[in-house]
Amino acid sequence: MDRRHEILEAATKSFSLFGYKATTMDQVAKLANVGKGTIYTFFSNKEELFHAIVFAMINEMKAEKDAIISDRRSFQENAHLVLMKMLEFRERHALLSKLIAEEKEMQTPIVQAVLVKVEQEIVHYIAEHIERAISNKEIRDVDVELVAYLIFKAYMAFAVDWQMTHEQALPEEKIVGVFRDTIFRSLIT
Amino acid sequence: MDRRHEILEAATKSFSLFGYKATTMDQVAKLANVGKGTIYTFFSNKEELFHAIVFAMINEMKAEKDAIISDRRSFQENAHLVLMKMLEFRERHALLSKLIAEEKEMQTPIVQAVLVKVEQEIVHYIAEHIERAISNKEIRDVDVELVAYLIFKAYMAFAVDWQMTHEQALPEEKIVGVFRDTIFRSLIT
DNA sequence: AAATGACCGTTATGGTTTTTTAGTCATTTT
DNA sequence: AAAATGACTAAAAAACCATAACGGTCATTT
Repeated sequence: MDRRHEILEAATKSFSLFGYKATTMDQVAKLANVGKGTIYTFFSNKEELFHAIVFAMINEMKAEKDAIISDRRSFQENAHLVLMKMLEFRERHALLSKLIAEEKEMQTPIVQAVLVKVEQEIVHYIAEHIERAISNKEIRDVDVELVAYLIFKAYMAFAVDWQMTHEQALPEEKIVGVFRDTIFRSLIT
Repeated sequence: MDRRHEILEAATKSFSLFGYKATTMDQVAKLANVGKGTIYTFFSNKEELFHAIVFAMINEMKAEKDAIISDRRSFQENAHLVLMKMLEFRERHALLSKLIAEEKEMQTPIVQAVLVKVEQEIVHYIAEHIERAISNKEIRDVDVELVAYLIFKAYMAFAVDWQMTHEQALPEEKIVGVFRDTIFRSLIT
C-alpha cells in the first residue's frame, strides 16, 4: 500500500470537504491510516501538502485539455470541446469552489496565494493557445493577455458566480452557447 | 440649510471612507451637525440611510448614461461612450469599491444584499439596451440576460479585479479596446 | 412642530484563559 | 538500518467574559 498516495487521497478528501483551515494534520493522518509523523516524511509541512494537491488537480485539467486539443480541428472547435470538458470539472472537483468560498469567508493567506497562482497558470495556458492560433492566422490579432483574462473571468462568472445571485446553476449548453456567440465569435478572422 | 441633504452628504462621506460597519450614527450626526434623533426623522434606520445613498449613486450613474445615449449613434458607439463614462466612476466614487472590499473582509449581510441589488439593477439596464438594439436590428439576436451578465462581469473584472493580481490598474483605453474587439464586435449584425 | 441628546437593550470588542494545532523527535516497528 | 509512530511542545486559535460602543427611542427643549 503506497503511503504517499494514501496521504494525498485523504488530504484531497478533507480539503475538498472542509477547506484548508478546517483540515487538521491529525485528521488527515487518521483518514490515511498513518501516523502523523509519516506525513512529514513526504511533505515538509501543511502548505506543501496543500500545494501538491492543488497542482495535481491543475495538471489533471491540463492533461485532459492536451488530450482534447488537436491540430486537425479549428480553434473554434477546440475551444468548444475544452470548454465542455472544463465544465465537467465544475461538478467533479469540489475543491476549487470550496477554496474560493473559504477565501471569501476567512482570508486564509495560503489559500489566497494558491488561488492567485491557479489563476495565473490557467490564464497562461489560455494565452498560449490564443497566441498559437494568431500565428496560424486562425484568429484575429488581439491583445492576448487581456483576452485570455477575459475568457478565464467569463468562465468563472458563468460556472461559479452565477448561482450566487440566481436560483440555479447555468446549464452547460447555455454557457457554451454564450461563449460561442460572443467571445469566440469575435475572434474569427 | 437642508438637514436631509447635510445628513446624506455626511453619511456618503463616512460610508465611502470607513465602510458600512465602521460608520456610526453618532459619527454621521456629528459630521452633519445635527442631533442623532434628527437622522431618524428622515431615515427610519441605518440600513435605509445606506440604501438611499447607494441608490442615489446608481441613479446618478443611470442619469449620466441616459445623457450620453442617443438614437442618432450606433449601438457600438453608444456602448463605447457609456463604457468610458462608467470607467470615470471607478475613481470618482470610492463607495462601491469600499463596499466590495468590506463584503470580502467581513460578511456584512446588509452590504451583501445591497451589492446583489446593485448588480441586478445594472445588469437589467444593460439588458434593456441590448433588447432595444436587437429590436432595431442593430445587433444580432442573442441571449440577452447572459450577454448583459457577461458585460457586467467583464467590466468588473477589468475595472476592479485586475489590480488584485497585477501590479497596476488597467488603463481605460485598454479596457475599452478589449470590449470593442471582443464582446461588442461579436454583436454586430 | 421640529430637533435633540440622555438613556436603554443589544451587540461588538479586546484582554485573558483554555484548547487545539502544526510540527518535532525519541522510541518502536519492520 | 530505515521507516513509521504518537507523545510532546511551542504557537496559534477558540472560548470566555467583563466592559465599551452601538442603533434606536422618547421625554424634554428649542
